[in-house]
Amino acid sequence: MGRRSIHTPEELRELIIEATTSIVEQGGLEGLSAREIAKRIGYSPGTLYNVFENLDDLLLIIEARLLDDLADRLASTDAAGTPSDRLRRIVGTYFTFTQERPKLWNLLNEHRMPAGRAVPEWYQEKLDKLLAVLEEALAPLITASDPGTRRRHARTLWASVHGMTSLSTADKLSHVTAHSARALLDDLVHNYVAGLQSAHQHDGAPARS
Amino acid sequence: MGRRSIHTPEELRELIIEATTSIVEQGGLEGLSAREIAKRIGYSPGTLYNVFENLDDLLLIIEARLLDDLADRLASTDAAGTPSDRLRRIVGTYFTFTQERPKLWNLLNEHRMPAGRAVPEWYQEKLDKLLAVLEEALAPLITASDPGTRRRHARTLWASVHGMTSLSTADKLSHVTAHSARALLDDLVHNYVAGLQSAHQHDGAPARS
DNA sequence: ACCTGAACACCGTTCAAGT
DNA sequence: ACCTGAACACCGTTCAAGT
Repeated sequence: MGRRSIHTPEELRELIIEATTSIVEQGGLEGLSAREIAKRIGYSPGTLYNVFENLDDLLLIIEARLLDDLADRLASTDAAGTPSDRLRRIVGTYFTFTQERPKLWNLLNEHRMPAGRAVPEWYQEKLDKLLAVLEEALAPLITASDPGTRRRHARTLWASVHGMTSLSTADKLSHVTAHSARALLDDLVHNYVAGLQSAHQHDGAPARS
Repeated sequence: MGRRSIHTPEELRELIIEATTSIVEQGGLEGLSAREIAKRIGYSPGTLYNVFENLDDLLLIIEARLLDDLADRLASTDAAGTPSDRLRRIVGTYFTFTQERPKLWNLLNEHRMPAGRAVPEWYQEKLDKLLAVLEEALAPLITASDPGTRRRHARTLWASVHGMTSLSTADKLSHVTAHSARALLDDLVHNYVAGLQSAHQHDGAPARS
């Protein structure tokens, strides 16, 4: 049929992103297809491939927006109270964010790059920014440690928290316990931080056996 | 063509399970298809549906075997040393098991029941058995706590450990840190246990703010 | 230049037909 | 009774053809 130009390239791009986000939010990755996106925006499937390389790249952009939004939310978390209070509030914000649109958040778990295609650098940078917020909040709680140890603790905490929220949004926690994911998360952070602060250790490094 | 009966129903069932396991082990869930299974065992795709309800049920059986195997391994872990040593050894065994066939283990993360179909009861029981091993190892480390608190701690620990290993087998940890998953896991268990044992708390319950 | 829609090479699952 | 394989309703992606 040829040129329509009802939308500018930028509008079209945004239309696609919004439609895709909405589909995943409602039905998860399994509810998504190129044909379904096309139907919702009133274009043919082929048009998607004028705007994006493929579905993986489109999804990566949506994931990146999620990471950005979450990082913003974490960064603007109330800084009042003790360092321990602040960290717990940040983790709570992290959790709340994931629960607002669980199926959309779960995209980060469900979606994998096809074999051979690596995650782009700008994506990893966004992940690093997220980690940095946690690391900053964690810093006051780690006594006399070198930057390397602090980095490791931040990553341990992130991986635990992220792994647990992933289990929750993938709905694989309810099979195992009646406790809310939030209760387990609070338990985790509370005890991990208490462990970091306990007098029996010098720098929080585990004793390898 | 009709009846061949080269294999007994039990043999055929086992053939299918083995072929499927091998495919997932090599290429993950994305490398799997009913047609590929059929090709490997020398039957037509339709035959799979004489033996299993559908691919989801077949995968569930493979996941259940993984859970059983892991539970056996954990249960037979050396009981020597302090309770804390023992727990760390058990978590180490858990981790090692997942890393032996990471793509196969990752099936537990990638595979979801289709909307509406619930996970069967016998599957949840196998998960519970796994949790029970952790809970038993954790028990000596929790001072003066009611069974409910012990249960929650076991589930917190499991969800953290499982979530972290999932991140690792999904290859989403390497984007974030050069630390080995094993190092983060040791860090987590060390500090979580130290937190549980720290004198500042009565029963390990987090202070809700 | 932009968009379409048929085409290609795949899916999971079903079921009439064959032995 | 057991198994086949064509058929159905889907996929992601490409690209010649149309305006």
